[in-house]
This record gives sequence, C-alpha cells and structure tokens, in this order.
Amino acid sequence: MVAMPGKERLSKERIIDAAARVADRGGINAVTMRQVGSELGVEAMSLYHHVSNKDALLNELSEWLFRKIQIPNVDARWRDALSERAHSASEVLRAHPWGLGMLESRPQPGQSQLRHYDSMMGRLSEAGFSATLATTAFATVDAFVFGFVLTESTLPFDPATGAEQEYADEVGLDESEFPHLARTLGDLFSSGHYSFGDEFSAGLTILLDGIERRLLGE
Amino acid sequence: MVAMPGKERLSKERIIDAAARVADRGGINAVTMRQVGSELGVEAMSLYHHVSNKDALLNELSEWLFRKIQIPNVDARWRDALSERAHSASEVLRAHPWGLGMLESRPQPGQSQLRHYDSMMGRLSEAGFSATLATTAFATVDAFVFGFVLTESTLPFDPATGAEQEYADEVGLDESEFPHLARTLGDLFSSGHYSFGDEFSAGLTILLDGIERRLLGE
DNA sequence: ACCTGAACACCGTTCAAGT
DNA sequence: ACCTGAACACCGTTCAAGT
Repeated sequence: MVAMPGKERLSKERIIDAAARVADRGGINAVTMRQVGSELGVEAMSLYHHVSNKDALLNELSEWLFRKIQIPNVDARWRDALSERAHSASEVLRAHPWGLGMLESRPQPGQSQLRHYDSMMGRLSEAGFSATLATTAFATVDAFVFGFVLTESTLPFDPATGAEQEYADEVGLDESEFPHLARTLGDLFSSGHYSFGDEFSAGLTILLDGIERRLLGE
Repeated sequence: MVAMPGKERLSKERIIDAAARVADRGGINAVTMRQVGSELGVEAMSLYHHVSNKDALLNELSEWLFRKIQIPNVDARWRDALSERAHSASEVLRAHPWGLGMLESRPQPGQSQLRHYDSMMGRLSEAGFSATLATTAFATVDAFVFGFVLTESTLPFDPATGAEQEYADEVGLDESEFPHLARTLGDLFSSGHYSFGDEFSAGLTILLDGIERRLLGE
C-alpha cells in the first residue's frame, strides 16, 4: 500500500490538534469521535488506538489549552506576575471559549496547572506574601479571570467590536421596568466610547490594589 | 380514562423542575429529552407539546436557576448589597454546579438577570457610584463569584468537608519538581484548619476593599 | 388537545475482521 | 500494528397515528 496523499500517520498529538480545531469551529459539543475522525480523514474507531476514550481525549484537550497560558517571568515583581498570568489566561480562554465549559466537568488540576501554581507561589513568597495571602491572591485573580471571560462569552454582542450601544438600542430596555439600569446605560454611552472589554483591566486593578493593601497591612 | 396514580398533567413548570432534578443527579449531560420524560413517567415526545425543543428547555432551566439568586434588600448599603448578591449567587451555583457549564452556551441575560442589574445599579448609584464604577464593581464581583465556584467545582476534594490535607498527602506532590507549591501547602496545613472554602470571603473582602478605595478616590 | 410509536440521522463504544 | 465495518444502546426531532 502506498501512503495516501494528505494522510499522515495518526498520533495522539494530531488527534488533539484536530479536536481543538473542531471545537474552535463548532464549540465543545461538536467534538465527537466521528467529527474528529473525519477532520483527520479517518474513521472514528481509529482514534481508539491512540486515546482510550472520549473522556480521555477531552482531558488531553483541556491540558492542551492550559499549557498555552504563559508562566510569568521569574524576575517579575508580584504585581506583574499576577497581571501577566491574568492577561495570558484571559487571552487563551477568549480565543477558545469552549475551555471554560470544560473546566466544570474535568477533574484534577493537570501538570500544566501545577507548574503555574508552583511558579506563582515562588514569586509571591519572595515578595513577602504569607502562604495564606499568596493562596488567596492567586485564587482570587484566577476566579476573576475565569468568571470574567465566562460572563463575556454570554454577552449577546462581541465586546471586541464595541457594538454595546447598538445592542442596548435594539433591546429597547423598558425604562419604567428597569429605570436604574436604563439610566446607567445612558450614562455609560453618553461618553461615546464605552467598551465592556475595558472592565477587565479595571476589575483587575481593583483586585491588585486590594491585594497590595492586604500585603502592606500584614 | 381515569387519571393514573402519580401522573399529573404535564406543564412547562413540571418539565423544568424535572430537568433540574435530572441535572442535580447526573450533571447537565444527563439532561436529555428522554431522561426528563422518564423522570415524569412520560415519553420524550410528549415534552414537545410544552417546550419547542431541547435548547428552549435549557434556556428555561437557566432562568429557573438564576431566579433563585436573591435580590438584595432595597435598604441595604452598597457593600452589603454586593456582598449579599455574591453570597446568594455562590450558594445557588454551589447547589447546582451544572449552572456554570450552561452559562457559556446560553445566550442573552434573561429577565431575572436584568432585574438584578437594575436593582444593583439603583443601590450603587444611591451610594454615590458613577455609572462606570457601578458597572465595574458589579461585573467584577460577579466574575469573581462565577469563577470561584467554577474553580471550586474542579477541585478533586469536597471543600465543604475540609479534606484538603488528605488530598495533598495522597497526591504526594513531588517536592523537587514543585518546591514552592509544596512549601506553601505545608504552611497552610500546619495551622491545622485550612479550608479552601474560606478563600471565598477572603477574596470578596479584598474586592470590596478595592472598590471602596476607588469610590472614595473618585 | 394531548400523548405516543415508528422512523431518521446522529452519538460512544465493542468486537471481530481485514491489511 | 494499525485501521475499519457492522452492531448495539443511546441521542434529538419529525410525523403520522392514536385517544
């Protein structure tokens, strides 16, 4: 048998990459053994020679994604380290929003997560954080990042395009039913350049300020 | 025909309640038309007389869940209002962790969400928040809550039982590979009563302190 | 008006069979 | 050693049929 054109050997790596492409196109529900197989020009059953089942494939996919989050520089000051982690994580998750839906059903922090924890605990303890405060700080920043991207992904407009106002107009919020909300939105848009995406750094700054205050008070 | 024992008339409400029970038992993936039907002693096809399809049912289920989050008292001070919202939301989501997985794939804030936004904007603007700061404050607290419960749900131990140490021992973290992490965990557990669940109020306090600082500085 | 059975195009997974 | 076809028990959904 001659090698077929465009048909390389299967491997775990190629399967995970294919699964990621399928998820990027159609969300996590599109990731079926049959779809991933067809992305590779192969029957679904062939995948079972390289991953033990679908659940294992999803675990690998989750690791694949979280490995993309950058580990902050060893020389970074604590504030930069937390901030870099937050920005890198939010970028990765924004590019692959299906990752959040996976978090809930995947168990266990994987190797890539542990490497992140370890590195961050190193930076923070060097900066004088107690074990407790370091844990709180990291957990809080991570929770904020995950939750923010999750919220963002449910918005009915794309925050990147700044179409917030068009959306609000379109919905035609009932002013008598939601007076406070209507006024707030009016105020936001009257400035002419409100973007929900900016809330990310605003929230992160509030968080880091809160952590700094706690650090100095310890 | 005589009414069958235990077989009341179907209704949208009964279907949503049944779907919630199925999700509580088996997670969101267990919510299939056939499973929900069988929970009600009825064929899957019968459901289509009351909900247009599965997607509509999941939207109703999402509304059902978010309606459970308490709207803070009108007289509450801003800090209490945000704190009550955070605690109520985290309780509801902790009791029904499948709700988070739904957020990502559900579009649109529903009526119950809008009511919350409106009420909170009312409390915050009375307390002197600008529209921008009010939005940032609410978005940040919500992101933190969602993200925290999401993180918590991926932990391999139940934070309510305080079995953190047993887990850490069991994993047998490689001290040479993750030295900082190992030391941090050692410090945490040496106090004898570390509980990850406590990170919630610790993080929330940091957040509220950060918001207060911003409010006074405006 | 409300419920159902059969049917269709999908799933994950097993297993025996091909090369 | 690696891939596949047929099969099984599941999905969501349609549609014609029952009461």
